[in-house]
Amino acid sequence: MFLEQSGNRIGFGEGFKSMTINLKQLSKLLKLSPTTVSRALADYPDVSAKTRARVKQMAIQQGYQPNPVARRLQKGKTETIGIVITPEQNYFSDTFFIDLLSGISNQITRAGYELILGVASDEEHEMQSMRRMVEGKRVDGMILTLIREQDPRVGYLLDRDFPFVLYGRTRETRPYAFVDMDGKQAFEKACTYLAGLGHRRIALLNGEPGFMFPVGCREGYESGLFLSGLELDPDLIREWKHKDPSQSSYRWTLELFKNDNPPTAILFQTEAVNGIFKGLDELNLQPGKDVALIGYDDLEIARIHRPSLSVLRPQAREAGQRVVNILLEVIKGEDPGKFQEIHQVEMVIRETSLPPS
Amino acid sequence: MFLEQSGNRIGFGEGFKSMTINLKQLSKLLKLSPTTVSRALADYPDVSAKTRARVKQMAIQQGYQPNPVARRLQKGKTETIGIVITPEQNYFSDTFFIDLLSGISNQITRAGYELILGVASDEEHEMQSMRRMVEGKRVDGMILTLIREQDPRVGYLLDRDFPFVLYGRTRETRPYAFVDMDGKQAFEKACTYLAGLGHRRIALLNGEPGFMFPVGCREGYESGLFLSGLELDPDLIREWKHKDPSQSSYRWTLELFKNDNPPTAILFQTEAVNGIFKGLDELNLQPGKDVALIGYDDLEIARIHRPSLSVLRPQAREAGQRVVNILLEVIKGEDPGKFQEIHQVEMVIRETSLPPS
DNA sequence: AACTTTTCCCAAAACGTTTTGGAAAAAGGA
DNA sequence: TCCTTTTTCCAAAACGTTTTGGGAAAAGTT
Repeated sequence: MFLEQSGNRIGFGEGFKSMTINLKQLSKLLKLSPTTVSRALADYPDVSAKTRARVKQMAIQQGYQPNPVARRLQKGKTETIGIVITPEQNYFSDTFFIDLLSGISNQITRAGYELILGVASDEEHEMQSMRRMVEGKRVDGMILTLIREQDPRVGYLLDRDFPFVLYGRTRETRPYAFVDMDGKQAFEKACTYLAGLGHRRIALLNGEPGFMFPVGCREGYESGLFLSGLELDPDLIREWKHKDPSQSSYRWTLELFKNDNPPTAILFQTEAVNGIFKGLDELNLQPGKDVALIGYDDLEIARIHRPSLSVLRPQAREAGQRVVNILLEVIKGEDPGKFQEIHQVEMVIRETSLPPS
Repeated sequence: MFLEQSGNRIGFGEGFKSMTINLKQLSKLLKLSPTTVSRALADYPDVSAKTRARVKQMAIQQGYQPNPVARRLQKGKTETIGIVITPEQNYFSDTFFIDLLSGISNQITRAGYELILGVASDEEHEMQSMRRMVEGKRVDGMILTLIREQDPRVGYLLDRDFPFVLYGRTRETRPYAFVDMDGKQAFEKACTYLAGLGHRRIALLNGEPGFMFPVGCREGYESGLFLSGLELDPDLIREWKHKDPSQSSYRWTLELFKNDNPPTAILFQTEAVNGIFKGLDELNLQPGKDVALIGYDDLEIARIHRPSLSVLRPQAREAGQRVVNILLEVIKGEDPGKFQEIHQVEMVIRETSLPPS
């Protein structure tokens, strides 16, 4: 019923017929023990250079690849890391998230690891999906994105000492690893730039509270105003809703210009740009000409639009790579507190950041 | 050095301290053999109802979950399916792809499987990422999206009898499983609808050749014209580029209206909508008023825009679920040729599909 | 009472690796 | 030559499950 070499059941069972070779089979071919073959491939010093070369050559010739499942069982590691994304918080709006994911995937593959993906429809399922990965021993570490100010995921993972890295930050006193963009510095830079052009009424159309990223944006905005000697006017600050960026930003844009002393410039997250354009259009204001605009995130629309949109551009791909490299260190046992990175954000001046008319 | 129950090395090693219980430990607690516990949990009939209940209760109480890696090794299945996405072909433009992914992830989790994700920057890396999954025995099946007319991935997988399901179709004579949207029927419906409103010059701004989905769109368009007794005018057909949907559709929009006898309506994929709006704006044509528009895919912009865009709406989430269910059947050994589904696409009439003025 | 069937349980093997703890062979030192 | 060290290899155990192939006890049959 079975062939002699039981790992190779050709023509047996349905579906995929595995043509791949075993460690045992390979070792038989080489007239060596599986031990030696395994150690030769892993570059252990206790196998002679000659046999090591012979083993490696044969391994390549036979297309041998160690079965990852077996190695994981033996090593007690899944060699897998997990991420959960949520569509509701329109994260996939454009290139930004896929760039981040691309950097993540890249480094994970390079390390021989796997990336498993959960898609959750809301906060509750997000947590549930993560717990399944963690408690089901399906991953060695987690990557968290779209962090909230109070984020239960972080507490959960800290409580059980499970390796994780945040893309972003949260309010948590215990040390944890994160990679974040310097939203504060970015908005400060944009704000002082606009002030330097002569703008005196600079509005902020920020993300809604609850998430962490608008906090830095706001800080940078306030700091930028201060550095430029401008007063903070609460009437010039509005917050759009994550569930509906375009509609809410559209309404707040109209609102901003009901002001007796309306803004001549707006800072915002590029996600909200459609609503802003729509609002300005309705008010017969030309973007860039009547109102200066600088968005955070270099989405396609920013490059495409005429006039093209000046933006703050986070390097998502690089950040994703760092997140993975750090996570691998944390999994190895390094102290997470050592890894707290804040990445600079560059400003790309295009056509919507002119002096006030 | 080791505690008696070697699976539980509390306080040993760095990083995550596993608090979870073993099958062996659980069986010891129950004073049963691991065999019986395993079979009780799997509802084998040869364990008495009483002990089965006892086992299950204890398992819940102790939070026992079988180690997935160990079970995979024993079962000879990875319980994992793979997907590779490519950012270059701006797939993540909006809710569509995340909806598909959401449906996929949902069903995969329900089946107790895992979804592993590859992100590839181009066709070559796409193939490489897939080969790593397949030849590295990391998955039991593959899901393919964004299918090309000639798609080497399909031949590759067919050649080695590896289970897979396409979201989309390709030119291949051997039988394979797929779930596709009925783009032909959709565009036919939209085209006859517009013709029924009195439009006589209906343009098609289609995706570029190479990919499979524009083929159906074109067929439906031609069929719709024919059914409405309209002539096909090659001057009214243009193709935008995947690398740059907005720019290319912008240029082709301008081009279309250089015609002596310009169109009064345009059919297109919603991905290209920004370029079309831009072009119409530049020509001082109002979308919906001067030119009727129907897009394929219900992206956020379609709902947000004023006037809101009439669209053809594929049910991505449902399709994703079907893809997974089919793939699980194929993995079980079912004949892939049995699973060839074409899903209807509904038309959502909003504000841009009025009669010609 | 003796035999057969059914019920309920389990020891051992297997999945494919890596690691442990030697052991034989070769080389070096006295 | 004998002892020690180094080099090179390997048998066996281990990782945590599920499956195989019984076997003992209980229940049913004659």
